[in-house]
Amino acid sequence: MKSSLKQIAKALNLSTAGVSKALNDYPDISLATKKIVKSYVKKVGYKANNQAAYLRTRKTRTIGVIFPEVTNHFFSEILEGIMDQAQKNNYTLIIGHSKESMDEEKRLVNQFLQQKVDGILMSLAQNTSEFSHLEDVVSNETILVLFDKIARTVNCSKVSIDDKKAGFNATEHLIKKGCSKIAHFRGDLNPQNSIDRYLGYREALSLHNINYDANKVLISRKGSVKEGYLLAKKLYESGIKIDGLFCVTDMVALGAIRFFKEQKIDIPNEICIIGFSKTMVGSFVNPSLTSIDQKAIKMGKMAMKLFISEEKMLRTENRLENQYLELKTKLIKRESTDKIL
Amino acid sequence: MKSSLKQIAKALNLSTAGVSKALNDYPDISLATKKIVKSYVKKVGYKANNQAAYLRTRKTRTIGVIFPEVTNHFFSEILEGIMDQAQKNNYTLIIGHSKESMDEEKRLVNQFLQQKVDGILMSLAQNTSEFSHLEDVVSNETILVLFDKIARTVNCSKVSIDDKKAGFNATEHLIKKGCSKIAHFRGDLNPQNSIDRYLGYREALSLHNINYDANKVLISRKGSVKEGYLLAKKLYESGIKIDGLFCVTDMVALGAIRFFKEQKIDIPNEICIIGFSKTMVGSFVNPSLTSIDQKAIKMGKMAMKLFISEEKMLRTENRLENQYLELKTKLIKRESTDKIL
DNA sequence: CTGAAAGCGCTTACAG
DNA sequence: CTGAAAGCGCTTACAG
Repeated sequence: MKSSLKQIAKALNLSTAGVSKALNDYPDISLATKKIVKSYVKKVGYKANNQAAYLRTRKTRTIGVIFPEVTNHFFSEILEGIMDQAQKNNYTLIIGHSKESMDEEKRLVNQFLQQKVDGILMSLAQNTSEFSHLEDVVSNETILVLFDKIARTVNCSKVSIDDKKAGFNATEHLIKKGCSKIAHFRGDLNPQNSIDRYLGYREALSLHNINYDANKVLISRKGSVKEGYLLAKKLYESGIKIDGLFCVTDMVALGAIRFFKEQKIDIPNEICIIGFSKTMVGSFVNPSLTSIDQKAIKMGKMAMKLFISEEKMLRTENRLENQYLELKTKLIKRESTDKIL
Repeated sequence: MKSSLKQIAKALNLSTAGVSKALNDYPDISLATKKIVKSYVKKVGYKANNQAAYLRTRKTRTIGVIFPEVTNHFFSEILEGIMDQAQKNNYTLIIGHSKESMDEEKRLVNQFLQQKVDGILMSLAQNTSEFSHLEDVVSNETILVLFDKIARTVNCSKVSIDDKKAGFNATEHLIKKGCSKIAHFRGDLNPQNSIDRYLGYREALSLHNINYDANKVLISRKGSVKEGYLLAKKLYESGIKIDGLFCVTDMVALGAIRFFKEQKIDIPNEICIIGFSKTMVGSFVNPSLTSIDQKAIKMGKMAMKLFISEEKMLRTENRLENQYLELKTKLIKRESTDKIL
C-alpha cells in the first residue's frame, strides 16, 4: 500500500504542507504535530518519494561512481572507502564500469547526468584520450572528482598517489639491493599513472648513474598475470640479462615470477622483483612479493571527502575550489627482493 | 547551461509535448520534426531529467544492489555480472554494503525504496535473522531477488548454488583421496550457505560409513585467513588427529595451510585441504588450493536476468512468478589434495 | 503554529 | 501530425 503526503494529510486532518514540514523537522511546526505525523507515518510504512522531492530541492543526494573495472582488489577497496563515507553522510551511490572503453565511459557520464547526481567520482578508462564528457559534467554544474586514473588538464578535484615518487622508490629499492640491470614492465602509454611510474624508474636510474636502456622496458597493456608471464619470456628469450625487475602491477609481477620459476631462476638472488599495489595474492605466493602499498580504501574515502567539501563550498559560498591530493605510498618489503647481500 | 523541454520547445516553435514525443520516438511525430528536435538537443547538450519523467512513468529503470561487503573477490565478480547486464539493458545501478549488519541492511532497503527503485537484488548479512524489511520490499510492489545469502522462507526470486551438493562433493573428494578423519571448518550458524555446506559434509560422511565427530567441526564466523589459522591451531593443540579438512572459504583454508606449514605438516600427504570459492590466491599459494568454483559472474548475471523476467511479467501480465535457480558448482583439483595414493 | 497555492520537468490521454 | 491541459508527489515562500 503506497501512500503519499496527501493521503497522510487527509487521514490526519492536516495539510500536505504541514505533513512535509513535520517530517523534515521544520522549526515552525509544534512538537505535538510532529509526533503524531511521525508515528502515523511509521505505522503505515510511508516511504518518501525522493524523485518528487528533488524536483523542488534540486538535490538528489546521489553520487555517480565510475570504475574502469570492478573485479580488481584495488578498485574494490576504493569502492569500499567511497561507500563507507557515502552511507555515513546519507548519500546514495550509483555505480557503473567503463570496461576500459571511453565510449562506455561517456555513456555512463551522460546517464548519470540525466539522473541528476550531485557529483561524479571517476577513474578513467585506459584509452580515454579526449575529455569533452568531463567538461560536460562541470558545465552541468555537477561536481567532478577524479581518482587514480586522472587527467591532469581537466579542471576538477583529483586524488591520486604520487606515482613518480612511488616508481622512484620501487626502483631505488632494487638498486639498494645491488641490482644494476633493472628492467621495467610498464603500463600502457596513455594513463598518467604508468607514465609517472616509468618516469620515477628513470629518475632513480639516473640518480644512481645507471644507464637507461630502452630494451629493458616492455609494455603491459592490461596489467595481467598472463602478460607478465609473456613479457618475462620475451625478455628472457631476447637474451637481455637482468638482475632486477619493477612491474607496473602485482599481477604482472606474479606472471613474471611464474615464468622465472619455471626457468629455475632464483628469485630474489638472481633476479629481484617488485610489484605495485600490495594485493593479497602477493603475500601468499612463493617467494612472497615486495610491492608498493597504495592505500586504496583511503583513496576512496578522500575522493568522497573532496566531493563533500566542494559541495559545501558550492552551497555556502556559491563557488568551487578544486583540490589535488597526492596520497603517500609505502614500500612493503617481502621475499622477492630479500637478496643475500 | 541547463535546458528543459520547455526551453527547447520555445526555441523550436513547438510544444513541450511535441518535443517529448519526438525524443521518445512516438510514432505520431513526423520524421522531419524528430530530426530537427534531436539535432538541436544534441547541439545544446540537453540532458533529460529522469526524476521528473519518473513522476509520470512510475519507472526509474533503477535497481538497488546490496552486498554484505564489497572487498571480496566473490562479491566483486557478482557485481560485475549484475553491472554488465544492467548496462546492457539500460538500467541504473544503486549500490550499498551492509557490512554484515542487519540494521544497516534495513536502512539501505528503506533508502532504496525511497529512491523508488524498480527492484532490489541483495545478499543478506550474516546476522540477518528477521525479514520484515524484505516483506517491505515486496509490499511496496518492488521486485526482490536474493542471491548467494538467501532466506528460504521469503517469497521472492532467488539464485544461489546448491551448497549442500557442493559440500557433499568437496567432502567426497577428500574421502576418495583416502581421507577418513575429516574435519570441517564451517561458517557461522545463521547463513543458509554454511548450514547447507555442513549438511553436505555430513551426508558424504554418512554415505561412506564414516562416523560423524562433532569435535572435528569448528566454526569460523568471518571466514578470514586469520580465523583459519587460529582454528587449525586450536584443532592441532586439542590433539585431535585429522587427515582431511574441508573449509567453508578459501581464506579459511589459506589460514589453515599457513599454520600446518609452520608445523612442518605435509600437505597433501598428511592432511588434504579443500577450500571454497576458487579465489585467485588459491592458485598461487604453495601448495595450490583445491576448491569449489562458484561461478560468481554468472550468479550476478542470473540475478539480473531474474529481475528482468519478473519485471516483464509484471508489466505484461500484471502478476509475479518467483523463480529459484540453483547454479552448478565445479570441483577444481589442485595440489592441496593431490595425495600420493 | 497551520494552510492554500504555485511550480519543479516531465508524459500522456484527449482534442483537433 | 501537433498542441493545450492535467497531474505525478513533493517543497517553500507567503498569508493568516
